[in-house]
Amino acid sequence: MASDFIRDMIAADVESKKHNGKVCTRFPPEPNGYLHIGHAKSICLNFGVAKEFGGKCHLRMDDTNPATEDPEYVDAIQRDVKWLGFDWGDNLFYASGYYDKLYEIAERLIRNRRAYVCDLNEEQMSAYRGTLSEPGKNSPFRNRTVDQNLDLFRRMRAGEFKEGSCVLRAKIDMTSPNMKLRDPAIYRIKHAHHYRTGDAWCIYPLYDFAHCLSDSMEGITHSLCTMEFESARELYDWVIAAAEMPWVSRQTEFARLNLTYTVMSKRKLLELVEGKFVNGWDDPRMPTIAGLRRRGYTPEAIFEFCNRIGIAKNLSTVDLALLEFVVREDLNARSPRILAVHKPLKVVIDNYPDQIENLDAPYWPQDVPNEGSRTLPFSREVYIDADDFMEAPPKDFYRLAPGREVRLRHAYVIKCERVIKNAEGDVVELRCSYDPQTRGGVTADGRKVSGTIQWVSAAHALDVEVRLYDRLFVTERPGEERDFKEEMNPESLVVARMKVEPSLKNATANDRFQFERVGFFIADADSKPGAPVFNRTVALKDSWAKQTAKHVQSAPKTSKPKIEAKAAVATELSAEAQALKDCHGVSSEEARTMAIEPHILELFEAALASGGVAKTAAALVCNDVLGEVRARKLERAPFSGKELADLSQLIADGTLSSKQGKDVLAKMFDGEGGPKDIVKKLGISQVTDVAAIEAVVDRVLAANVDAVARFRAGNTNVLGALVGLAMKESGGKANPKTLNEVLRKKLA
RNA sequence: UGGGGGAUCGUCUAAUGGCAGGACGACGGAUUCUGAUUCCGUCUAUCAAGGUUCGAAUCCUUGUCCCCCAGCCA
Repeated sequence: MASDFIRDMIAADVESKKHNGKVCTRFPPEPNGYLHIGHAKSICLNFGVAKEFGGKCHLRMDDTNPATEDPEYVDAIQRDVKWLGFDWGDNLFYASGYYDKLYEIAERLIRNRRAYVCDLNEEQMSAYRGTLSEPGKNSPFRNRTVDQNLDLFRRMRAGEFKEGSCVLRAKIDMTSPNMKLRDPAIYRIKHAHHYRTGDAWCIYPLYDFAHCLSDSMEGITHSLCTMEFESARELYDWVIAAAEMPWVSRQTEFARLNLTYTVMSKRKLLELVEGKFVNGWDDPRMPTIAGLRRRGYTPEAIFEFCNRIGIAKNLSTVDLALLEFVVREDLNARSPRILAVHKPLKVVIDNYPDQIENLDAPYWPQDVPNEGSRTLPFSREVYIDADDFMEAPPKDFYRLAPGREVRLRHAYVIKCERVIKNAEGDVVELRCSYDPQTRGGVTADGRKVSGTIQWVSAAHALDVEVRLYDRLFVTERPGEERDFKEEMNPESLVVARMKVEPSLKNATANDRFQFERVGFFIADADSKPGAPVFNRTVALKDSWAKQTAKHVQSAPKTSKPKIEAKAAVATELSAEAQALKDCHGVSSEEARTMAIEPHILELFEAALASGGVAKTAAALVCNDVLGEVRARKLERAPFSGKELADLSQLIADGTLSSKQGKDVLAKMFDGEGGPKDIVKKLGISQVTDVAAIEAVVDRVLAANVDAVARFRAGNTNVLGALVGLAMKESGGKANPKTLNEVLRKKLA
């Protein structure tokens, strides 16, 4: 099972019986567009963790904006999530289904003086909000009475006011450094028809109000969303608290997916659709689920892709090559092979009798454990691909050339005897001979024929439409330098015709094939009986094409410039830090730390007052105590200066190694008493006796012969690992310095 | 600029003070009736500078760079 920081967190919550160990997630799309591969990441995460932890995942339409939403999208979303293989059971919800409850909560907020109706217009509100660096000002309407607000809000609902004339705002803090908390609007007037609630409402809740409350009402335990909602989390928590919701959901953010050569924002995708740059949301060039489906991607491939990219918080742009890799991997095992010729070149086999042979050809290569075959009609005239012939080939070309042999897949070995050209000098036909002793492609004399190419019988070939899809954009990060629409790939769709073997005649929509040596294809819904149309899902890897392309041009890969290290600025100490340095004799770093963290300084001074060893105590307090305090999200260390002083003495007098000192410190944070008690209780002591340490080292060396070999081979880092092992072997008691010396001596 | 988040091979992602690992990619080789698949090998990384430590990607300090927030969108 995949592991990531979210799953780790949920596992810890389950372990600690938070929410009684239950897990309930949700996937909350707004039905204002189609789902894309970025949503697939979220879907796989939300439904995935629910399944892994025995919980549920709800599907919720986050429909709070009647202006942009449409039932077509609701249907498409459900279709896509289902197709991806996920099941929400009875748990299909709509934010619009909570409008009554949300309204009640809004009134509750008003009654609790946590919300007010504000008549500022948009421009004024923006001005009052302040900027990133300046605090906002309170709205003149902020102090309306509860009765006034209730009256106004009810009249908003009753439709007495024009759109934009007023909003309901949360009353939080106009000076908050978090812009989201500067009295955000939570209800606005929209005299719009809603696709589900019709004209029942003319006020609609905003995301920050509706989303967290929906989560809470549904009993969502973990509300997983993307990083851009990070600063909204404080508001999320505020609303749940202010509304006095009995169920507290927790929001956690992860990085959204970006893909190279792709745009992912709904706005841009909508622009592509509405501007007719593509043929709708399910255009196979679109990164939408519907587009990928039509392109021939499988849900399994998409799921695998989502597993491989992982979940983290880094801003990330995944290489499109990975998506292509997973779909090839999946399709390789499930696509029967057929023969198709893209650029037909006529081949006449002069010594072949005027007859038709039906050859049996397996659908699958040796390494795919599937069975089945079809018959391939073979005749005197066949087509091969023009790229499989070269009149003057380089020596590493092992297809057809004058006087050379090549194998026709599943058929015969042929030899090129003559090249026929037209008046312009173009090759228009090849005259070949065949070796009758090679039926089925097997040479009777065992001679090697290195090239094998695909072909179709001229008289039997089916002429079909193929749609050759390629990446939609020519730049890795469309839109970074100029408008993304200027970076579209003019060859993202090439409609062409191919000669394919006759067995494809009855292919129907969604049948998948590998056209050998060409690519993976899927029959499109536009297929007609007897006239299938194929979409190319992805081309096969082609190392020959790559090799030949290299001769032509070697495009230097532009890598992003490494961040230049600027010369370290010799930062001066603040007056306070300088004073500390002078009076306590601590180092500059320590002085700086103490000047910033008063509780650290306080602890240090208290330790000194109790007879602590200055140097040791300072290092302890600045490097380790501070780290622990932060890691445990504490205000200050949970022990006294006296206890720290004791610890510093134990370390300074050699009773404890500094490593042991840190272990004891951790125990002090765990509330296991003072250092002396801990040392006594746990029997911690330091072994400095060289003979004893040598014995330990010998044991470790004997037990880790391979590691020793790696060290001798030059991997000096192994030394650290061996020290670690030996430390463990000694029960953590060996003096690390001595141990290190002994180990070095033994290994030398 | 106030606040929040992030920085590990070209890309994505592991490593909770002890051998920087995996995948994609790139490059090379073997096998092959698909120049595919498969297999093998090679390549490349801890943002910087200090500090603590026997030992730091990880703890501390100071910097640098990137992203998000100023919708009555979500």
